[in-house]
Amino acid sequence: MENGIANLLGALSLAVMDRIEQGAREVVGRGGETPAALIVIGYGQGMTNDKLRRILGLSHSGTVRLVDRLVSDRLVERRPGKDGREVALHLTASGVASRNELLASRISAVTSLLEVLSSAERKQLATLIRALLARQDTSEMDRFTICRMCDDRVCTNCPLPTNKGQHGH
Amino acid sequence: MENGIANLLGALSLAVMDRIEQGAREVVGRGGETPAALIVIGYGQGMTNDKLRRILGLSHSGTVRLVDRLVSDRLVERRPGKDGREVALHLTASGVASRNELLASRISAVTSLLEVLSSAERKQLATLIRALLARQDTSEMDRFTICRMCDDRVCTNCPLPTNKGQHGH
DNA sequence: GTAAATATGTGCGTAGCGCACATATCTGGT
DNA sequence: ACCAGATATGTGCGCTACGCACATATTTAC
Repeated sequence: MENGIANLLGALSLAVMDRIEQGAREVVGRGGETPAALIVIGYGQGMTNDKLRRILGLSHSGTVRLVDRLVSDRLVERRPGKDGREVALHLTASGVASRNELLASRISAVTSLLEVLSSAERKQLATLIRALLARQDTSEMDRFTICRMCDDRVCTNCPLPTNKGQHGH
Repeated sequence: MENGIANLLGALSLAVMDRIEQGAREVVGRGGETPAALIVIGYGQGMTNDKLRRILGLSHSGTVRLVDRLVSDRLVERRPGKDGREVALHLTASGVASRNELLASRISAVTSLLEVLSSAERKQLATLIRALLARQDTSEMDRFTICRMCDDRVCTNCPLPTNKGQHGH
C-alpha cells in the first residue's frame, strides 16, 4: 500500500476534529469527552454510568466525575435505574438544547470543509467512506465508540457492522 | 448540501484520531499537543517557542511547559537562537528516534483502517481528499497547524495552499 | 445464605493547559 | 545615544480532565 493516502487522511481527520472540538467547547464550555457524553446520553437507551464509561473509553472514576460536571451544569439528571445499583442518566431540557446545538455545530464545522467539493465529488466521497466503515471489523461497543459524536437526526442507516469476527454463533 | 456526508466524515475522522492519539500516547507516554510538538520541532526549520505556540494553537505558557516536558524527557534541547530573545528548539538523538516511531505509528494506525479498500478505491479517495484540501482557504500558519502531525517522509507535495485570501498583490 | 460479580461513589494525585505578571532583548524614532 | 514599544521567553497560580486504589451497595450464582 502507498502511504500518501494514509498521511492525507490523517491530516484531514486532524483538521476535521480540530474544528469539531473547537465548536463543541464553545457550545458546552467543556472539553475532553464531555461533549461526546452529552450526545451519547441523549441517544436515550437508558444510559448508565458503566455503559457510558465503555463507550467513551474512560476509567470508571473519570466517568463519574464527568457526569458530576454535567449534573452541576444542569444538563443531566441522575435518576434511579431499573437495577438498584444502576443510575439512569437523563438529559434535562437544557441538556437537550445543548445537545442539539452541539450536533448542529459539528455538522456545520464539517460542512464548511466539504463545501469546496462539487455535489458529484461529495457523493463519491460519501460512497467511499461508507464502504470503508462498512468493512471494518467492529464490535457493537466499537460502533458506539466511533459513533459517540454522531448526529442521530441525519445518520439514518449507519454503515458500521455490529458483529465483530462473526465466527460461528 | 446533504448532511449525511458531513456526519460520515465526522465519524471517520473521530475513529482515525482515536487511533492516532492512542498510538502516540503509547510511543511518547504523553498526550495533548505533545506528540504534535515533537513532530513539528523535527521539521527543523529553526523552530522557536513562539512559532510552535502558533502552530499548536496553545497559550504561551502552555507551550513553555510543553517544551519543559519534552526537555525533561530528554527529547528536546533548548539552544540559544539567532535573535538573543529566541530559543532554538532541537531534537536530541532520542527525540529523533521517538519522532520516527511516532510517525510510523500514525501511518500504521490510519493504514489499518484503509486496507479494507481496494487499490482503486484508495486512489479515488486520495484524489478526493487532495482536492478537498487543495481548495481550502488556508493561510501559511493554517497549513502548519493542519500538517502538525504529517509525515514529511511520505508527504512530498502537500496539496494545501499557503496564500489565504490572495486579495491584490 | 454466603461468595463473587456488578455498579457506583470517593480520596488523592497527575498531566495539560490558561491567565496574569515578570524579565530580557530587539527595533524604531528622535 | 536614548527611550518607548514590540517581541520572545519564563514563572506563580489555579483549573479541568483524568486515572489508580479503595470503599460501598446491590444483584446473581452456587
